[in-house]
Amino acid sequence: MVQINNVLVLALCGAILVACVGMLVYILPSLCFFMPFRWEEERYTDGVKWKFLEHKGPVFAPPYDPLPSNVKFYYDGKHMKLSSTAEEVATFFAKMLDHEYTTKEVFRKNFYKDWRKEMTSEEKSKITDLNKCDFSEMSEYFKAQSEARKAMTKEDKQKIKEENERILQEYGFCIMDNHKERIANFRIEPPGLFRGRGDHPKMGMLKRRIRSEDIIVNCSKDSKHPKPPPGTKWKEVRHDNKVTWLVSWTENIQGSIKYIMLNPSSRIKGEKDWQKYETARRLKKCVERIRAQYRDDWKSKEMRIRQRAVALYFIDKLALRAGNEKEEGETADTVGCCSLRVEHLTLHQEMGGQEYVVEFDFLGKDSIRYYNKVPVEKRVFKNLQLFMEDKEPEDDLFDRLNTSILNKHLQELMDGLTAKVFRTYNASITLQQQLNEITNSEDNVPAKILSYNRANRAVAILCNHQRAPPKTFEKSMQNLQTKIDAKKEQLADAKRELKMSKYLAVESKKKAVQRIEEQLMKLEVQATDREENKQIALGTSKLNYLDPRISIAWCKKFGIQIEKIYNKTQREKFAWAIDMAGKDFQF
DNA sequence: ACAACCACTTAGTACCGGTGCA
DNA sequence: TGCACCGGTACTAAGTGGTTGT
Repeated sequence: MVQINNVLVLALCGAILVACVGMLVYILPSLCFFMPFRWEEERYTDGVKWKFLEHKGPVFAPPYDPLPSNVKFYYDGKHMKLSSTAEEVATFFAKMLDHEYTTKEVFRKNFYKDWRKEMTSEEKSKITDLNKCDFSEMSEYFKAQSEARKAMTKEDKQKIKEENERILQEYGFCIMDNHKERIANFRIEPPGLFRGRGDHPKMGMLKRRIRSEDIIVNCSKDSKHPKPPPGTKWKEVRHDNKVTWLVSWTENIQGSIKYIMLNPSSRIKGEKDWQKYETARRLKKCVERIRAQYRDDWKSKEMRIRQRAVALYFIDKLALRAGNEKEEGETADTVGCCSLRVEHLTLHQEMGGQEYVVEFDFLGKDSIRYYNKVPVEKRVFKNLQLFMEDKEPEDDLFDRLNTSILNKHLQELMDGLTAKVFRTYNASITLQQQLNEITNSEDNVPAKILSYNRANRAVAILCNHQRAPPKTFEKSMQNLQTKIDAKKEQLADAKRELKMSKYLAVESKKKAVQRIEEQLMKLEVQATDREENKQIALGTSKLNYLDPRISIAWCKKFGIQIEKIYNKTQREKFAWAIDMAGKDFQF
């Protein structure tokens, strides 16, 4: 692929017109004949996303491969041959046997119920108790299979790799408006047992196999339409250029729609990403006005206005998510700002020498716990007392508010403003401020990168991006410490030698000491970084919340290679920004 | 007004394969 | 040469927010 730098004039959809910008663009030589420059293409209005779209359709999950006859299932201690359909579902369970959740009541109940639906009537009458089912031979068989896969010869592994590459080349790309673009997820999700996050009421349910007849294909009329597998038909072929997806189907657990879409490196995703940060930068210009407004609204005589103002304060100060309502019993019980309940807050008139402290404790997205003690203004505190008065723990804190009301209000304050823009804005501005504050131009490269990671970490903490500490964390910390100790010893040795050699090769020994000192420093920095990162995930904020131009400008300003901050995939995703941002870019 | 639906972004985790070390 | 480790990636669930229909 050839990379070409140039100026792209983009008029963004609708009424919003954004200024001209430089943008790095990938051009496919083979397609250059038709459309030599991406930036010569017109921008679409009225929600049109493309003019031409051609692709090969999805890759289906491989069909079920029945167990060999020596791998047996036992019911109540006795061998029982299962029908192919029932056997397949049983293997899903067998593959998860080592996981804790196969012991959970809800998981077992849901699985058993759905499994029975797949049984023949004979099987249904025989199998009446999940506890009497013995999947252990199946489980052992799959473990052996995975061992065998690991032990394959280089040649066999190479063959598989080549086959995957072939599939990727055939199905992994599409043509959208004269550009070959990478598809993000061209494989249909295979059948299996649903495992939601946290305490999910539907865990263990059977996620059914997707067939051609479930698939809606979206492509342009004048494209070569993808062919369904022989003997099958698509549910529908449509030509909707107001959407970006290539393929969709309805999933059976929540009844929601799943999509095949393009990779983040694609034009369509990149432009949207850029737009998102431009909206956040527009918020920067008016955020003080909005803050003054909501502070004023804390005093409103209308309860709904006060609630709106306090919620917005939380969203702004704590980077909480909006908090849409959710259907009870359909998903795990998690909340965001607007859906907070009385039970999620504890008010402390005084705590640890601070006045008006609010203690938050709730499960947010992905059932990640949000726990925080925050001193708030007296007015906020008094309002919260008011909102909580005469309510049960399970009552909504903001009973006069929801995300729709809040977003309508925000829309009036700034064009394109919604609750999530505050998260983007606060994340990016925090990175910018932290970098400005803590980067020391005297530092060497590893120390500067430590500063960067610390700035990134401040954002991840703000956004509550947590991770389970890696299973091998303690061990890998220990290993690193061992390395550090060894390096220290080596340094001591080198210093001793330098002292001894008054005349011979002093210069080279000085250099050796210096080199070892540098290595030691690098290791120590690495240890600090890793320790501070134990329970914090940096990836999510880096990928979704931090305007990449901030990081790129920082790299340029301090002479750090961009490769140290962004890996290959990330550089592809942020190609637009890499070209756009000079060393003086400020968010 | 609000519920249902749809499209799209954001999210953590499991897994894989390359790398570097004993 | 085998193995641990780590970064990268695939996967897919879980959010947000707009639109549509009643």
